[in-house]
Amino acid sequence: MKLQLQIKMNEDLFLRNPEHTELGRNIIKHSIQLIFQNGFEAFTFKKLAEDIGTTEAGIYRYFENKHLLLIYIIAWYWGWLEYQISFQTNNVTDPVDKLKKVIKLLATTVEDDGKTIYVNESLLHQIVISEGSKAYLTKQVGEDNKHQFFKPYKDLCAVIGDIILECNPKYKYPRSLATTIIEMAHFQNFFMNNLPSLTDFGKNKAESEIILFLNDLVFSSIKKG
Amino acid sequence: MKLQLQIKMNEDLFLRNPEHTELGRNIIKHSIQLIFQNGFEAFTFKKLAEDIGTTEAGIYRYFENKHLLLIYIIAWYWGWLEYQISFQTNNVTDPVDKLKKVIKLLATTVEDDGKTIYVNESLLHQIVISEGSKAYLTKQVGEDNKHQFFKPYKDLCAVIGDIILECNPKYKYPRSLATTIIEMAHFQNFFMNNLPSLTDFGKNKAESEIILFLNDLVFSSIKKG
DNA sequence: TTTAAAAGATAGCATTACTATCATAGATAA
DNA sequence: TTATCTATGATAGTAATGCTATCTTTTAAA
Repeated sequence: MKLQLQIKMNEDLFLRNPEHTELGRNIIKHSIQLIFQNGFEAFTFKKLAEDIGTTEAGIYRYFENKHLLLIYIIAWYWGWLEYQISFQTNNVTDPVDKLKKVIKLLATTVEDDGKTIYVNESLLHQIVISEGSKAYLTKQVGEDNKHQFFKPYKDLCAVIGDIILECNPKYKYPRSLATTIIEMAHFQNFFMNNLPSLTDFGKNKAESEIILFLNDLVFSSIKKG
Repeated sequence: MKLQLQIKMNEDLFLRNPEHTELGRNIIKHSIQLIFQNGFEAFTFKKLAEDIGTTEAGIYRYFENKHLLLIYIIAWYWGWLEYQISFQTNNVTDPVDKLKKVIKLLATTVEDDGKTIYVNESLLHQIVISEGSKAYLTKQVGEDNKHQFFKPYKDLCAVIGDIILECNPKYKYPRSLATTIIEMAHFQNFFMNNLPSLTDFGKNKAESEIILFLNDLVFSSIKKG
């Protein structure tokens, strides 16, 4: 039996549910490819339509604009990652081990596991690194937040915050440390590959070193005493 | 005698030096105001021209496009901040005190000190928080980096990294910790004000708490042993 | 006083970001 | 079976954006 993962998405993000139709799934699939290749700024619904072999108007029937489409795929990623975390930390009792696992998941390039046919998680991970913060670094962040568009990110942050508290119930900044881990897992990766002198990983360009850095940062902060 | 601060800017950033003419200084001044008000996405050279009372073509004589203008004002900020740091940590001998001063400078809303007539540092600080990472989170980051556009950020990172090494010469990740301090000083501020559940500062929304968090994070990481 | 540089005025053009309308193919329900 | 509903396709159009070009006028330096 082939398992297929379904992420429950916020209905306000789209006009028509892209998961329900062939065209919809193509929109997700090809937008991930195009944003990965050309970046979000150069990405347009016209180019996407051409890539799919449909018309611009066709895309607009699913998404109001490219910003909402970006939020959609980023939110999908956070949902997917939270699932990965709950799956991979299942049966792990030591919260320190759990947190290490989380850091590793955040900082490691994922492989496309084929469990989601129209989403390439590997490309999506790269998009989250380079374009992820553009989802909320806007003037509409307040409006978007009212629609709960960032709930998957917040949920993930809460999950990680709780693991941090399991490690040390007296630690005072579990949420902020959680966002620090998430953002730095991505920024250190971006810097390592694009502006290496901003990091200490320019020589080897190895994700494993980012993990060591984050482990050091996190566990010196939360250790009791 | 009135002191006036001059930041040496990379000549590749502009076609005509905006500091040398009235129109040029107006471009800087009004673009800071407009980007602050409406965000970088909604900012156009047309609107800027109208705001100043000149024409679109006039702006294009100074800056090739709005992305280079953004890099310009962000780079200006980093240059200005490095000056503030060297000024305010002058005569401070204890590297721990120095680093605390740096964290405070990064995380505190600056006041417009009037030393730079056409730059409002207070607005600029807000822009760096909301728009700063858009300067490098692009597909052209490699090209822009070849032009040394991010040198001011790198220099700042190196300065902070050196202070970290003064605190503990054996600490292994001075650069990455420096970028973590810089980015988190801004991201925690943005989150606190816009997506507060991502932080532990939602209740009071006080910058002082961000400083406490960063101090805790940094000094538990670099303390010897 | 001449001359060069900067700014103003205006035009134009390709692309972007949409909205609207009408036709058609396939599935579904009466 | 026929009616009808839904998704898609095809096409058009429009305002705004992101430029480039040219020509004239003002300002400032030699």
